Amino acid sequence: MNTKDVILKLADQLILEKGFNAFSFYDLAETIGIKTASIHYHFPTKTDLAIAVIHLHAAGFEQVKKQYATKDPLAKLEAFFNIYSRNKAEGQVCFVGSLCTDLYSIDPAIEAELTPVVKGILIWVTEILKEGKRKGVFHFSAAPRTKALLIITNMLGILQVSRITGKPDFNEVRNTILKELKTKKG
Amino acid sequence: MNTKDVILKLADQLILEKGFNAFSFYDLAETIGIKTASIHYHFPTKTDLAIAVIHLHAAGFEQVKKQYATKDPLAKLEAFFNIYSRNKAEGQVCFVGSLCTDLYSIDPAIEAELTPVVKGILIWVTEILKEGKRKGVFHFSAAPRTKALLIITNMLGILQVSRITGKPDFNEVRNTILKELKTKKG
DNA sequence: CCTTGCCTATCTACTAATAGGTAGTATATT
DNA sequence: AATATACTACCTATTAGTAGATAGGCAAGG
Repeated sequence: MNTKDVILKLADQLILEKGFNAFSFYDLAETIGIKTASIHYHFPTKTDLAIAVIHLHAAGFEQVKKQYATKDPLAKLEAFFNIYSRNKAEGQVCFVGSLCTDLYSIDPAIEAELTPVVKGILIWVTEILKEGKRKGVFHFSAAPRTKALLIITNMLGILQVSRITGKPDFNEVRNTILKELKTKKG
Repeated sequence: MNTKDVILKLADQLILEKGFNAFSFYDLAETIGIKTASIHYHFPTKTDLAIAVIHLHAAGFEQVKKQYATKDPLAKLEAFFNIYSRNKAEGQVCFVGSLCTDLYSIDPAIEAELTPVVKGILIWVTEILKEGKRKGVFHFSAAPRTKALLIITNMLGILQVSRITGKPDFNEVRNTILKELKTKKG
């Protein structure tokens, strides 16, 4: 892995663990064992670094989306949840939650990059739910887009809240969402 | 309102708007029209300020809890939601979401104060749901504590996500949660 | 095959601004 | 007089970012 990717991976980790405003180029440089000027060579500004991290996540979601495109809706939704489970295992929140809480304190250029990614995730989950309902494997009464918002905010929120209440709550929430979706109601 | 309360209110506002790591004593001082040293007089450290903000919210929840103690469960839950609606109106996220995303970058003393407050909110919502179910006004199949986690993470999460997707999504989520709770299922 | 020159990546050294925090002093209230 | 509140003046560390030097790799031209 080249230095640029090492910087990117570490920046991502720090954004999800501590938040965008809680780490500096010096933190990155010290951990990697290079100088801050070298980071500026790869990412001229901290904004550039944040945008690269967003693109990294966008690509990650895109890859899972493609990889599961022909699978059944349940497998798709589980693949979606697995992204969050991986974050939980590392003590991280999700990049959407981390950046949205800091949104009004960061460069608008970051928001401009984040917006289409968040909307894309919402569309993806909405489509999974629609497909699941059509095929009779998911049952819910709300509008698919609203149900997607409910599920996404559950995952985003529990990553944060379970830092306080404990990791088992993350799994409890994940399992309950799936159970309720699969349960046929009157 | 005395200076201490002015500082506290502004610090609260900035934590919910920009995040704990995104404002300085200088920002507070400049806005209020005093010197940073004066803030240090009232709140020796930034940690003290954060803890005071947490206590402010704890007192707020406590007050609503008492005020609605004898009301019906639906009124209680609506009062709970109104706290988040007020934040949304100001473009703010909730203090739990804001501080949890920054949790691993801040003084552990802040976490120590935050933990019982978050657990208290969870217990409160759990009790509202239990009472609602017992009285036949709420219908849900999950364990009450889990359902409380789902609802809390919905509110916390949508405050953040709707910064990107738009304010109407906040209301849509709020209304949908209530509608689903009130709907009798097979 | 070797030298010239470009490209990439890193370094040293620096800057101006901002961070949180302290010591000691002045002023206003009670 | 005592107390609460705010001030001036300062400190040390850190912040993001820049300028310019250096070193190695690699390709073209003589």
